[in-house]
Amino acid sequence: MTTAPIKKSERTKSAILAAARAAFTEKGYENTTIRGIAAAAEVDPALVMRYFGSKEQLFAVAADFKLSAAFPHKIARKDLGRTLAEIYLRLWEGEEQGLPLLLRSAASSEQAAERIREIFETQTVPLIAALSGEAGARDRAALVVSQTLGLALCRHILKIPPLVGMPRKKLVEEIGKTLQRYMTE
Amino acid sequence: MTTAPIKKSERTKSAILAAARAAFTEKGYENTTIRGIAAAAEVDPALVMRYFGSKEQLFAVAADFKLSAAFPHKIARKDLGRTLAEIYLRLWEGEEQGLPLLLRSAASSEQAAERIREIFETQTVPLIAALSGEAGARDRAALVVSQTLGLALCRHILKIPPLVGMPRKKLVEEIGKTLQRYMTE
DNA sequence: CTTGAATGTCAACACGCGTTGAATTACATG
DNA sequence: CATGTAATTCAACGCGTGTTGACATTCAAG
Repeated sequence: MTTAPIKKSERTKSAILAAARAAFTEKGYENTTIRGIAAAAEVDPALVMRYFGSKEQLFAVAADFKLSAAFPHKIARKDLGRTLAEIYLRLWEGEEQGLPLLLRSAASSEQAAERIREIFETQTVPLIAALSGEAGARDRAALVVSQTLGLALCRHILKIPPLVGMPRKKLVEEIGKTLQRYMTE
Repeated sequence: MTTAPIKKSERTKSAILAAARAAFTEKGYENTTIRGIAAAAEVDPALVMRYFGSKEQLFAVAADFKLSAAFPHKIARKDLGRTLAEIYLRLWEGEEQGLPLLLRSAASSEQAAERIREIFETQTVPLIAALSGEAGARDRAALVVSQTLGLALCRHILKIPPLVGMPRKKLVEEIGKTLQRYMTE
């Protein structure tokens, strides 16, 4: 091949990574096995080790993502809550986002919990500060995530029926009002 | 002994159960081992099996508890949110409650998730219905748990700093307002 | 003292895990 | 074709797990 120096190894490497993300997302850190990932990627388990070093390192790579890209930098102040709720809900419906992965693993892996804390400090707090002002941004951000993560937990992990079935419009409205108050009052 | 037919076995059995609850609460279902529980109870692992059958059954017993006892049956309508928030926060600070145990394990054990759903249907929904009326109680209850479990998750499992340090008074106020709206508007 | 049930211990099993290093195949280049 | 390197597989190790059944201890009752 003359044009593209796309190494074969990179393709299988990312196949492994994709399988790993899917497995971590579905089953959490503890219940996910290297052997299972390898099988899903149609590859030998040893290859996973060769490319990623260890299960921990593989998880670190799988959990390394940015989410701030999805958020606009400016939102009309009165629409803050609604808009944020809407964007956040969409974040959970896409296939390739890492947030579900982290939440699934957070209870069984201190590594995952630490990563969530890191994302909170480096991405969530600055976002809230930019949107609603520096004053008390850290506390506001914390309240915001307590509601947003709680919703994700109940809807996607615990699968509490009314939340699973609740139309997005109603969720945006109810959760949006809460976020609006946490951010602006 | 003439008076008390308190079998010795019952005492060790409940020692095992106590050790199991502590372990499940701290480390979640997957990361808890029968051997670890046995060591903490100063007992042979085989004895745990003899008394509880299997790890799954032991977990089922450990997770079998009622929480509605902590809630009063009548609360002035305007104080609903505040009062509920206050009681709920206290629920998480006591030593022997089972809620933290369930939340820790919910992400890695479908059994735990199912138990939470069951508690939601049999205890939370009726409670909300009794406090704030039958109309839409199930949806209201779902929104309430999305905030309360979210707070517990962020504060006690993820340990997001501002929430860990936030004084109870402020938490009661902020979360209380949210619960009030979910229950009455 | 003897019996027999209740209570607890021991050693081992089969299994699945993460991980490793040697062996093997695929493949571009001379 | 020959050769060397990249890509991948194979077979196995050591470990910790849940679980089991045979064995030992305790102890109240005849």
